[in-house]
Amino acid sequence: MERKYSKQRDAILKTLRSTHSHPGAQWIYDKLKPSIPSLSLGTVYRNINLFLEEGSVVSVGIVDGEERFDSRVNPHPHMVCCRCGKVADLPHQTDRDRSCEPEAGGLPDGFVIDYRKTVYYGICGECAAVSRIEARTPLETAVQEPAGSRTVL
Amino acid sequence: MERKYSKQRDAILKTLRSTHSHPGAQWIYDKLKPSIPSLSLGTVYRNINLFLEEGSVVSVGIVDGEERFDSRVNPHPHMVCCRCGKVADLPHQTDRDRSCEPEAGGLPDGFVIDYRKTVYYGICGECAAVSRIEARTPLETAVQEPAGSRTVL
DNA sequence: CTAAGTGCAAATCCTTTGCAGTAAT
DNA sequence: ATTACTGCAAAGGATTTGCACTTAG
Repeated sequence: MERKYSKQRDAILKTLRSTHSHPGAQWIYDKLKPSIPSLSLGTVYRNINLFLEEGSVVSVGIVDGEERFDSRVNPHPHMVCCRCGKVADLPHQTDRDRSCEPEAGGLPDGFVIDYRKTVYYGICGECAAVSRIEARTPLETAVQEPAGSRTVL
Repeated sequence: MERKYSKQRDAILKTLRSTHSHPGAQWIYDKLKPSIPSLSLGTVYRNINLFLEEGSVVSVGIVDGEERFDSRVNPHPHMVCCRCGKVADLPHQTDRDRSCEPEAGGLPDGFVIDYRKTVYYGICGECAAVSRIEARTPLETAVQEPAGSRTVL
């Protein structure tokens, strides 16, 4: 099944590559609908699935019931804000991170691993700020904890 | 809202704790339906959500569109077979794995991390065996690669 | 011309929810 | 008696799919 050019597919991939928001299908659709009024959501889904198959896009996972995608396909972890659903890239894994591989002896039976997905969950800066305002304790919370101080798993 | 006893909830949690299969709601429902014929799927979903809130169960993630759960709530990575959807526990993370934490400097803005989820994707032993049979190249593939030899990410 | 791609709407599938009845405290 | 919990069925929301039409090659 040879591939033919389509302006929709082209636009969808460009949209994916133009953002760091790790969008879902609906977001892409909303973004493109004004410039391609005939576009349908089904077409967005169909083309994303093509991209996934050919590896030009990867799935970050499902956030609030919606699958989110990333056109940066080199393996790297993501962070998800549990409050607003924002997804952010984490700096690509360093060599230190290889120690995160499962210990060979611990692998069940003949399981062969293809790839790993790591996602960190927490609260993003903006949502944390909102929490502080809503809590109406500006003076106490104004003192920022040093970055990473709670980065304990 | 104080909690009342219910035999359904009790049975659902026991079922979750009695298996290593990381089941989804439907699996639990099917397992319990014979002994509790009145059970409804909605009740399974409602109670799982209670368990998630109180932390007596965690979500492993979504496999083939279905959310899968684990009653072993200490943080540990999982493996998912992309072929059959089987989910397995990995030995709990060792101290070496702390290096998997994102580097503090790399965290975007004021993001605060609560927890991490790591999932390894691959092919389980049984599915690999099936592939070998279907490929009808038993002699060549009978020579097993040493465990972990393909554990490269 | 012919095979791939699209738009649309219907269909799926998992999950949630409203409501009336049931059971625990 | 009060309030939580259940069963049922309907509703929801994301994703897929069948089909007739359009478009690239």
